[in-house]
Amino acid sequence: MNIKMEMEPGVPTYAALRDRLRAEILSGKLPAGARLTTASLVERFGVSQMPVREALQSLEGEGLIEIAPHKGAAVLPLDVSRVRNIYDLRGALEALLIRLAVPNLSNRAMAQAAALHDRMKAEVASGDPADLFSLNQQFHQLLYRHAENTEAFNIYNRYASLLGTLRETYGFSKARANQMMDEHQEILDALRAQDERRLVTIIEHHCDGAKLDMLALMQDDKQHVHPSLRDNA
Amino acid sequence: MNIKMEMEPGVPTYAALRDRLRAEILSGKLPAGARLTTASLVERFGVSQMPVREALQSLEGEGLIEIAPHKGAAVLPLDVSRVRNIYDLRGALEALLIRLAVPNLSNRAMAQAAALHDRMKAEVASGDPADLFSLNQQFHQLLYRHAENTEAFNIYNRYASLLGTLRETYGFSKARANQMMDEHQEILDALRAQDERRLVTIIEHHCDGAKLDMLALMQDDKQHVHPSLRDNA
DNA sequence: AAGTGGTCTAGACCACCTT
DNA sequence: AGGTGGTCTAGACCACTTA
Repeated sequence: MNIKMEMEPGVPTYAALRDRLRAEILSGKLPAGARLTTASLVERFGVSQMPVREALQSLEGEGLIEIAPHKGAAVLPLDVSRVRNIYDLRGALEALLIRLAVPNLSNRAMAQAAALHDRMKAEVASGDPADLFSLNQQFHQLLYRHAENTEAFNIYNRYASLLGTLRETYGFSKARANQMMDEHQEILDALRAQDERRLVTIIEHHCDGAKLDMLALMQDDKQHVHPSLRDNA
Repeated sequence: MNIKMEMEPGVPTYAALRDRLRAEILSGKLPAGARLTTASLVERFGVSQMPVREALQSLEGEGLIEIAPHKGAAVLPLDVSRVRNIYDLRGALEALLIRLAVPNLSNRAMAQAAALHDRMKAEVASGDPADLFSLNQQFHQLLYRHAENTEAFNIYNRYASLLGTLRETYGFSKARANQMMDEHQEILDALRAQDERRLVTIIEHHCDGAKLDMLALMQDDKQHVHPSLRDNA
């Protein structure tokens, strides 16, 4: 099997490989603990060692696999304790970013945020929140971009997209979606009032809510089987 | 010139190259904006393209250079605004880590932290704080390790070591060293009392103090010349 | 001492930016 | 179209782990 048969031109082999492996990990096809040896990947995808190595290093940077020197790569578990860690990390970053953003937010940015909020409310009310996940990401990114702290913003984005993929798998609980809307409204109000202290309190509460909802969804998954592999999936 | 002539066995070429380039960037020999073309590095160090590419990617991951697709790599400025960003980021991480660490700290860990604190006080009192920088790093790492949040801890370490290198260049101001000792004492007291709220307040103040001291040292450097290149260096 | 994993070279080729 | 930068291959060699 040669991965290049199905490659669009312009996409480097290592990127195609990375995306492919990432999808397999997040879908559960490659479960936690699965070993990824260079040799097997070289054979499986019909490429040489270098692009395989680069793809693996990239996935290690994303936190999806772990490369132990002279032992090879293995898929990391995305279990409850790691998910909690990542939510805590993201929460700390969000508290910083929103605080730094306050003085930089323009009226135009505020209007855009309010517009996104309205679209989300409409979706939740309609009972079909198909884009809720994407809109929510846009909402937070829009605000945090104004913090003008590239370092923190980049790290936030890396982990937000990891958690985003989890969300796409598990979805939002109905209660959480409603609560989210209320909290977004509070965030917008506090931003207008430029009330930093309240803002940090709200954001921390917002992040904790997201964390607890996700952890509950994961715990409820009593069969300990990845959602994509369940019968009703 | 071949870098391998001066390489200890067991150290891969890309690692030697990475370390060498990092040192040149941080020492100011490669100033902000300097372009690092693969071709010139291949020629200069007598190696092939692959290790050069890996070294550059690694430095990009550390935030020292920027690789623009099809335009090549360039040294990023480590200027006042970026340093401020990184201090803010590190501060947010420290607040999180200390909060998470509180319930996990053992008596043994507390004793070790207190011992490090005593050694630092002795150094500052003696007027020759040669190891202050390293002891300070050990002090904070010891505490934050107990947060048991690998993700946050790793990112903290990455940026702490970058700022550490800056500190090695600029040193501590005398006033800052004394203030640091007082703040460490407060941290130890609050840890013993398991007073989370106070702890976060102190840590934030501690990080802000470090940031302001460093920014002042950088601003004072009126000639806008890297310290290592000054006459009196 | 195998066996596995990690890295390097040399040359070729492809993709994108600049004229 | 030319130049630069980016990537791939194939094969070789080195280093570490395991038995």
